Amino acid sequence: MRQNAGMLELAILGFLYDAPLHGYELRKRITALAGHVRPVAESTLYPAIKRLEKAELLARTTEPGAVAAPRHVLTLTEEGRHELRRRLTEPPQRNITDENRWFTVLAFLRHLDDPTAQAAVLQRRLAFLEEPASFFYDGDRPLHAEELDDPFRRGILTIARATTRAELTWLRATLDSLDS
Amino acid sequence: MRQNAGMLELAILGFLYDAPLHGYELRKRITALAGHVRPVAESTLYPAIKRLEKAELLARTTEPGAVAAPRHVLTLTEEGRHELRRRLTEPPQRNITDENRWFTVLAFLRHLDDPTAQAAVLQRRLAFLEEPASFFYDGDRPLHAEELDDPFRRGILTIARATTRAELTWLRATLDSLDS
DNA sequence: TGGCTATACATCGGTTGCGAGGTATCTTCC
DNA sequence: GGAAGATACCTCGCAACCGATGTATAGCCA
Repeated sequence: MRQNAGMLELAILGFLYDAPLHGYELRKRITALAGHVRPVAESTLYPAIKRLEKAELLARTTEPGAVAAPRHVLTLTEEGRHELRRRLTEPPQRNITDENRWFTVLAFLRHLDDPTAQAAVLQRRLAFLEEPASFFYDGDRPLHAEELDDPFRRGILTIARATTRAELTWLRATLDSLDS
Repeated sequence: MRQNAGMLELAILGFLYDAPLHGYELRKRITALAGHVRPVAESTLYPAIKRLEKAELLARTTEPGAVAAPRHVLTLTEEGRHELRRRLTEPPQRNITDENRWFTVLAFLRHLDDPTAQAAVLQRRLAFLEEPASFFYDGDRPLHAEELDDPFRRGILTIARATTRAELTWLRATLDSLDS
C-alpha cells in the first residue's frame, strides 16, 4: 500500500466508514468538508473511487436512482475499514504537517476507537507545532513578525502564530481529556 | 499561459525576482518558506525550473561551483518578471482559498508596486473569509463548534475560527494602511 | 417545445508531483 | 586513505490531479 496516499482517499474511506454512500453524495460531503478551501473535481473523485475499488477497499452495488440516473452505492469492505484505521493510526508526516491534510485526519480520527492511538496522533502534531519554525530566516535564526518590513510577510507570521496558539491550546486540552 | 499553475512556480519566480539564484539555493529558500509544512522534492523543483526556462521566463548561466559542482545561476527574463506580476495580480481562485497557496502569494505580493493592485488581491481573500462557511453542515446550516460531539471535529472549527479571526483583523488593518 | 437545473456517472489528455536512484566535486574528520 | 556529509544537478516511471467534455434521466418553468 502506498505510504503517501492523498487526502482524497482518506476522506472517501472516512465518510464511507459511517455509512454506504453513492459517489455523488460522497462528493457533496467532501465538498462541504474541504470544498471551500480546496474543491474536488469529479474527474478526481471518480478515478479515486475506482482505485479504491480495484484495491478491494470498497465494493459497489448499483441501485435505481432516486431522482435520476442509477446510483453506484459504495460500501467499505472489511479490508477498507481496516485500511482507514491504519491510515489514521500511522499517517505519513505530510498529513501531520500540512494543515489541509491534517484537518482531514482530524475529521475522521474518531473512527479510531482506542483513545491511546488517538492521543498518539495528536502528539505527533503537538511535536510538530512545538518545533521552532518560521517562514523566514536570517541565516538559521527564525525571524519574528516585528523584524519584517514587508507587511504581507508580517501577515503570514501573524496569522500562523495565531493558528499555532489556538491549536496548541486545543491540543493540550484534548490530550488531557483523552488521558482520563 | 496556464491559469492554474502550481505554487512552486510562483515561489521560483518570486525568489528570483529579487536576485538571481542557483537551483540548490532556490531549494533552500523554498524549503525555509514552506518546507516545514510541505516539503519540495528536488525531482519536483528541477523539472519546474526546466519548464520555466522552456517558457523563457528565466535564463540560465553556468558558473564554477563555489564549493563543489558547477552551478546553474537562474535569472528572470523581462517576460518572467512580467509573468510574476501577472500571477500576483490575478491569482486563480485556488491560490486565494487554499492557505498554503495563499501564503505563497502573500510572500511575494510586495513585488506588485501598485498598492491598489495589492489591495485588490487582499480584497479577494477578505471576500472569501467573510463568506459564511463551515466544514460541517446540518443540511444547509453550517454547524458551530459547540454543536459537535466529536472533539476532533470541534478542534477543526475552533482552530479555523481562530485563524479566520486573526486574518480578518490583519487584513482590515493592512487594507486600511494601503488605502492611505 | 425548449431551456435550465439537478442528479449521476464517466473518459481523455495533459500537467504536476514525487520516491528512488544516479553522477560528480569538495571538505572534514578519523 | 577512507568514509561521511554537504554541495550541486539530473532522469525515470508512476501516481495524482484537473479542465473539458460527454452521456443520460428527471423536474420545472415559460
